Amino acid sequence: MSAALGRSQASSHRGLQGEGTPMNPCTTAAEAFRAPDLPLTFARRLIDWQRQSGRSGLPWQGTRDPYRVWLSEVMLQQTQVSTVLSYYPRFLARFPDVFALAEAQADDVMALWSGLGYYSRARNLHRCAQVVVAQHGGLFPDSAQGLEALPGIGASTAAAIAAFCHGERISIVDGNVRRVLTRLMAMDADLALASAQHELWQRAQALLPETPSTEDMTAYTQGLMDLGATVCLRSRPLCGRCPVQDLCVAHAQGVPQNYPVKTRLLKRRHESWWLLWLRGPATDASDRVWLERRPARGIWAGLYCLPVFDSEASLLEALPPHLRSGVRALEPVSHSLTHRELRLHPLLLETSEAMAFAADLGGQWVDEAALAQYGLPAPVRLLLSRDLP
DNA sequence: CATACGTGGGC
DNA sequence: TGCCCAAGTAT
Repeated sequence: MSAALGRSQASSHRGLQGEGTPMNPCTTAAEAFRAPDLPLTFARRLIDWQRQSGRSGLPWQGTRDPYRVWLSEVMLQQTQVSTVLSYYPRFLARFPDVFALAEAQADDVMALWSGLGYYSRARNLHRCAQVVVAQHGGLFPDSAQGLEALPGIGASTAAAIAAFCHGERISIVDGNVRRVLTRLMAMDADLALASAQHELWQRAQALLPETPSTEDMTAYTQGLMDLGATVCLRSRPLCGRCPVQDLCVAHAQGVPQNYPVKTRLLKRRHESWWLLWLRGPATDASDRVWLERRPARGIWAGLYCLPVFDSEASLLEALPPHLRSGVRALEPVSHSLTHRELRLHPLLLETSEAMAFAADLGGQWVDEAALAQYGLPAPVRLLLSRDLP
């Protein structure tokens, strides 16, 4: 940000400065936000706006039960609200409290997480529940610091739980907050840098209401996210509906979409995988499919999957020669992950022969009717349902 | 500090 | 289509 811009912004905020605090001509917009009454103004407006216009009625709102708040926060990591809506009640119905989750089988947890992505979240969730039960008597720590020591709970999730459940005076800094605050203060630092992240968090802390009640911290925290999610939109912000529009430096500059400054570029490499779909009659009326467990590390770690090969040739080599001609190629499925663009080529082999060789693949037969109880990657579940009769 | 880790949706 | 992004964390 240029000094000239900073001065012009600072002067536009004079109306919000205290009566006897003349603006230093060298004051930057960033410094203006450190003025004592600006945080007060911001917090008051945000809290009032949240109560009037923020989101309410989401399944995880209206509770201070750390278990429920924690579950929602973990599900919502890098995941949109609309996606979580169908998972959260189902998970909660199956595991209503931390004790139920701690006692669960890991495979059952994965099955309920299937399709939600970032499966290490589910493993950490399960481990975390076991730690909370074994080491904390089933009670979550009540401070952000204590929460952050648990598996799968980082700074953002810890702050959210502590603020929502206990009114701790601590700011979340997630994607919404990054967007809202970088615009509000016209921060153009590269947020990929730890130093910039740290500064953003410091400024977020400085904006917090001074001595908030738990209710105020809840509304403030929720308001920050709601503002980012419903008003301070990425590509087309609705500044006319913003409760802090007149405080926003980016709005004054005219192009709020310029923030946050994006720097990282994501490289996605293309890969083709060949999936062996072995299908045979089960003992009862339905058919069964051969699934194996994915390795503990890497993509879809710990989930069940059709056997994966890196070429058609290597897949065929795994089969007894007399069965190779029975393989039928199905329509490929494209699936993109964060760092990879996958092209999945399913090869179906339907046979009633005893397939002792399959044991060499290190998997198990699964009744097609029981697939819902297995943790499958989304495209594999899609594929299996798409091509089942 | 960089990278890996899923999936669905917006534009 | 392709790229970016979403209530991030672990390594």
